[in-house]
Amino acid sequence: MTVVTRFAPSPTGYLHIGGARTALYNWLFAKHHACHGTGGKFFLRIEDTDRARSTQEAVDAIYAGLTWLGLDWEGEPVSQFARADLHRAAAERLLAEGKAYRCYCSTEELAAMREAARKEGRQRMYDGTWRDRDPADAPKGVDPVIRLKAPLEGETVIEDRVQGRVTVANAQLDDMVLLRADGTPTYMLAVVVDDHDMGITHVIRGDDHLTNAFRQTQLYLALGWDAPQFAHIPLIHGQDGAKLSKRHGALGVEAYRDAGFLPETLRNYLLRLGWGHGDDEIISTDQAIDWFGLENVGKSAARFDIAKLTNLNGHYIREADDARLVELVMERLEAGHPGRLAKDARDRLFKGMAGLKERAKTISELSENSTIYALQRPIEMTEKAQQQLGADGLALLRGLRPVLDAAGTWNDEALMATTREFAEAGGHKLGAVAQPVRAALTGSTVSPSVFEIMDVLGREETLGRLDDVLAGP
RNA sequence: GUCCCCAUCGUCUAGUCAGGCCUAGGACACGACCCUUUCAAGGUUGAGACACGGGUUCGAAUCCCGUUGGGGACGCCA
Repeated sequence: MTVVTRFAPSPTGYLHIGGARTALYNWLFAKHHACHGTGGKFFLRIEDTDRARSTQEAVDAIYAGLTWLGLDWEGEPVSQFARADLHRAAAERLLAEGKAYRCYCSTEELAAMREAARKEGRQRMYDGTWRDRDPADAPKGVDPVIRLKAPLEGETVIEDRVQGRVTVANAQLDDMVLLRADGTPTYMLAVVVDDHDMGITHVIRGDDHLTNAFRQTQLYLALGWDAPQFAHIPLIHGQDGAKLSKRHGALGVEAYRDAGFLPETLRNYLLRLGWGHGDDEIISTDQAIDWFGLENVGKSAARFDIAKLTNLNGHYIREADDARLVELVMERLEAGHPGRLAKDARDRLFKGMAGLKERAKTISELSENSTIYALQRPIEMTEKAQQQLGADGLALLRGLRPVLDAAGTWNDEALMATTREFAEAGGHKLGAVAQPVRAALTGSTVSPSVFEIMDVLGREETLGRLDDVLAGP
């Protein structure tokens, strides 16, 4: 049997981190089955039935977020709103079959019922006023909603692929609204009709939908359809242990991109947040597709840990292709230092990237560190760097300058040998010379190897920077 | 409040379904040391958890019950 999954966000904002993980799991599950013979498809459906809150910007942000994350979907995204007629038809059918009824309660009456229910410690809010009442009693001029005639007794059971068997007494569930007074379908109806029509076999979504699954199960039953397999994955919590949501600390994926995280980092991190495969931590996407399964999804919520994400990102930066990193860095540098980039910034970055990427955990940090190559002279000095350039430091640089000027081969190894020789001749350790050089060359006390830097910068630029310092303020 | 779910180091987790291989393993973060031209990376190492209480059993992190704690859901939102 072909596995069909979907990601169904409502376009009321960016694609947040929890949604991204839900999308990832659905995508992975479909890909896994596609790669293991049985077939798998992953669809995207935009749940835009709430016209007041849905925006095209949000839809675009969702596309952009998924695309950046590298999660591709089958065909055109489905607009739930565009299918409203089908949803309505399903409700009408239930009405005709006597499985649903019109309810004329006003919002005030409903509010009173809600209050009474809570006061009495009941979960069921709607009291079924119109369930068996004669439609002839209907007040004039009131547009009714259509409610499902849900079972009053017994229990509804879902065999959740993650949570196991979950049971609730039907007495807890009231008659849900299927069609609003204005004739538009509710989420509950739309989801069921759409998932059925789209042939969804596995509904993988956040644990916050677990109670919805009960109602949806009742709806599937009433409509005479088989319910899909449900898999409710635990929520992601913030540092405070509460559900991460758009209103509560969840950032959009683009915020992580802007902060300098790589998409493969997010994929790996999000995968591991709530899913495990033995002691494996670094898991490529191909490996994830091969391994992913619902059996290994944990049952408890997980906290989002930016430190671990950052560490993982460092790993993926080190692994990333230099040319790709150069482009990512150049983009930021051009935006952050307009008009101040050196002519051969790109070439230098490419040459120095191997040393640079070893030391950065985010693209932002990498860009920051890249300025030692990318920016024109004269360079800015940090206070600590300035301290390296006291009388002693400058004296060493003054001595080293002609030695470098006369150096034969201008490369990493040769320059180190030359400098070491110079240092030892003066009774210094290499580090004693290297630090002032670093300060002069980079304006910082922290950088890649100074000899690598000289190599990347070339003789002319290196000597130029030394001269800038030697010339004094 | 009612219903539902969850519970292993600070965090993410392995182990739980098929009880002994667990004096509980890995990763991040933290401490120390090594490497070293700085910083990273890397290596070695330290500290650090089965929420509690009862059962069942020769034996329980693993099974059962309860307690506590945490979370989620209770809309003519999705």
